[in-house]
Amino acid sequence: MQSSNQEIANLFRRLATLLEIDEQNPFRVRAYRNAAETIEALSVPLARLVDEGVDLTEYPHIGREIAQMIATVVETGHLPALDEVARRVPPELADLMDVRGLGAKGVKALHDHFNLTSLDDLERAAREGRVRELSGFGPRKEEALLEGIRELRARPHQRTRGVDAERVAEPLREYLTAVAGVERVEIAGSYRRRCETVGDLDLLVACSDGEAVMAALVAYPDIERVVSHGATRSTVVLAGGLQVDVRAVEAGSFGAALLYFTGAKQHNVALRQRAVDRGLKLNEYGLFEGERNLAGADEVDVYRALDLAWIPPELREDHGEIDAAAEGMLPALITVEAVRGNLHAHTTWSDGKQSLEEMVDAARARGYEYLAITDHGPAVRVANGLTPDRLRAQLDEVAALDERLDDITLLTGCEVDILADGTLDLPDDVLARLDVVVCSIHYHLRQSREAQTERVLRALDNPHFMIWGHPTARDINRRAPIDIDLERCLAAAAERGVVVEINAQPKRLDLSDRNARLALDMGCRLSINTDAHRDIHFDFLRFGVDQARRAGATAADVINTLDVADLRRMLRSG
DNA sequence: GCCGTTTTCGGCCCGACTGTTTTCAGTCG
Repeated sequence: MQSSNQEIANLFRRLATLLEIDEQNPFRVRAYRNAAETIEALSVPLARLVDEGVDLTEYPHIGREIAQMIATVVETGHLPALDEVARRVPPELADLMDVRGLGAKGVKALHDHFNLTSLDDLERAAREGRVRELSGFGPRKEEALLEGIRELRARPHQRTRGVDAERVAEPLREYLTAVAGVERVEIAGSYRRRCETVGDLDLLVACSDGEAVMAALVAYPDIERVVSHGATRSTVVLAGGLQVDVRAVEAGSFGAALLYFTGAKQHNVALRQRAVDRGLKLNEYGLFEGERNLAGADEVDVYRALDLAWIPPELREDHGEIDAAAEGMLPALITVEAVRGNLHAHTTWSDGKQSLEEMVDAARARGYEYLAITDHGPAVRVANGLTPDRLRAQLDEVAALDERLDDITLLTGCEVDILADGTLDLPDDVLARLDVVVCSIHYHLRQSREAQTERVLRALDNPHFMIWGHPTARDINRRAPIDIDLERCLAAAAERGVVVEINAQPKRLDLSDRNARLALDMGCRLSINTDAHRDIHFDFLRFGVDQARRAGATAADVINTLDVADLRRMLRSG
């Protein structure tokens, strides 16, 4: 069994943590963490890169040594350095670092004095009041650790989906905006970078009186507990468990602070290094030459002072965007406004919650130039999938409705099921009549990688296969993606002119940002679709656009930006 | 351990808050 990139990254993270507890060179520790970040962000399996003899040191934060270590992991499944440090440091100690307020120093001290290795051991020692005896610890710390353990047990670290984060973030933003003296509030962090999930929320407030803002924050009704409360920075946990960090700055520093709190961390580190290279210093208050503040009120000015174009938050991951900004080569990212229509939507003909007419009205209200009606094929029985006869009946209704409307073009279609053996659940003569054929996997999600790959490759051979719907069938936080050789399938899709979907349902976001990047690299075109099952689902479009932007997609990469004539031509020619 | 428009050594982002201290280390982001 070959290790996935994620598994390899986790090995390096664990190695870093154990070395940190073992008080090894902190820069070496950081080097392993940096390498883990790089590995996680790769869209191509390391196993394949190693097999093909690709020079891994071309990637950032991977040098000769780590490249060799990666090769060893790929070949043996083991990281010898990890086995080696595990002889000195019990590997279970790494888990203790997940307790809020406990870092490497604390873990080492606790282990050295009490010989404890588990969460249970720690809890017992704290309850018995023994932890406070330790130098550097005290009663408050002891209580905080017990609270941290409770928190960890209650909520095993799961990230919050962007759409769910929005529901709590926007009301809080409004609340803080209403505080006297507040000029501006932005939600920064991974939320602003439009990541599919967020670990916490970072709110930035421009104001003259930070203490007033912090006082208002801790009085917010929806708070479960206050973790820290300072004059310019506080951390709270909202009911429901989402952590919120709020930072107050003066307007003159807002841009620099927004830059800093938007991240990603690696992007910040790279920017700060760029500042240092120019004899400057970048922090959340501004870009400084000695005492002189060169830029700070506006993000654009900070980037410009570093000889960079402003970088959209979605690209700030230290994946080459800084070099691109320096060379004026940043992509013109696709926008919601550029999307003219939707090619995947359901009605009450199958499992949609609203009628054909209602869905069409909703699309018109949103200014779509075209809408494809793609109810399920017969295999999806629970969704009342369409038999060939029912589909033919629907085609007549869609055509009749289209005839009556002159502000939108209705396209006929179907979301066809890719069956376990790679055949489709409607016959070719029916598919041949449709404007849009979306092909998706809904069942048999646990086939082996080989079987899953063959299944999709076979389906792709069907000449009517136009759009590959939610390709990995994942449900964020609930169902893992199917196991499939995505690269091989995307290559086949590109070859056959099959378009790959970014399904904009917030629980799916499938393809993901990284996989969409891979699809573009393989030469595929994308289609961003809402997969709407009711009218308000059309508003999910922006979540799909977010992921396309994170993938670096331009309008030209996305077929929904075509006008209807070009779209028809493109879909017919394949 | 990585990195390099000051390139094979000598750096490595920077600041706020907390608790334990008595001037600061640890943790976090």
